[in-house]
Amino acid sequence: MRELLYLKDDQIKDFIEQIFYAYRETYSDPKKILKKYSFGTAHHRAIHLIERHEGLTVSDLLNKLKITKQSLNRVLRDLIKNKTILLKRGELDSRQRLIFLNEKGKKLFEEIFLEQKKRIYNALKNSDSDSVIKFKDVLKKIINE
Amino acid sequence: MRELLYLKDDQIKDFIEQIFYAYRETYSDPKKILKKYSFGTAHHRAIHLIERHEGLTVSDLLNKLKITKQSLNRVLRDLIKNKTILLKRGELDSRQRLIFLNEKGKKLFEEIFLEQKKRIYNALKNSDSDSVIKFKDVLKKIINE
DNA sequence: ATAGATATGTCAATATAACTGACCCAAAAC
DNA sequence: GTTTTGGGTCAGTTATATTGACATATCTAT
Repeated sequence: MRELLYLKDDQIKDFIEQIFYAYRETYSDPKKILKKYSFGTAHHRAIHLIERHEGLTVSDLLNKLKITKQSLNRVLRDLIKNKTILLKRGELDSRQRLIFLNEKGKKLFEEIFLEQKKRIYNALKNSDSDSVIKFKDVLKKIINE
Repeated sequence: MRELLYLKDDQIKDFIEQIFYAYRETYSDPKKILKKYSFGTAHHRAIHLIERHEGLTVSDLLNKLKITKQSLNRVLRDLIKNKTILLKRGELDSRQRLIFLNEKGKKLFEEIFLEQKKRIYNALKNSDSDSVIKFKDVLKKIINE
């Protein structure tokens, strides 16, 4: 089988390097804002996922973050203390805790997102829609969605 | 100005989420191998960048990693002790230390890369070359290259 | 020659975010 | 009624980063 150019090792190595930069930069942008609230990137990731999946359970969040529940618990405690999120008992299964942003949390998310958005927005607005679709497509394949 | 569909906030939020997953998964894959050598992801990132940019200086590496020199120094000390890398004095500027992988380091890199490669390779082989080009293109714009 | 800037290295203390392992309770499932 | 599941917590540790203060050697420019 012929090796295709875009499957060459050097290309793959470049992607590995660039995925690191993309992640780091994307999550670095809002760090100043987070610091105002004494939060870090761990809190940010949780807030982002809660906003995207309102009402998810603790174990849903654990599965997305892939950290231990002890680690997550520290983060959730901070967010609850700060009144950024609230937990509701599950109605069908009352062992579950469904996680929501409250008003303060929604505002915080917006503040963070406004800052973080810029980088992605600028990248996308300088790309055509086909590029964006294909970017998403490859990204999904990398994370096996 | 009309908002384009692919510039909608929800799309951008999805990308922010997926960039996190892509980075995490890509750098999780070789953790077992790293552990055999008592290395972590910090060492991995350094090794990767050194392989991609053989002979780069300490300050080049600092600029790519964007960590403090104290943090990098711990990592480089470990790698030197393990005989994974070696430093050569710069010929033009002897203050500089040019960083190279030695034979052991090259083997270690290959072992790590073989594991890490799979995820990207599988994603790319299931994409056409145009998608890969466009993926790279958007990625570059995100990191402002 | 010498003063200042640059590249690198290091000590010490601290912060952040993760980990392992051992338990606990309440509610659901069997 | 026993077992499993979802969630919470205590305690200790590890990995990786930070800030701040200095030290040394070398280069650059006057």
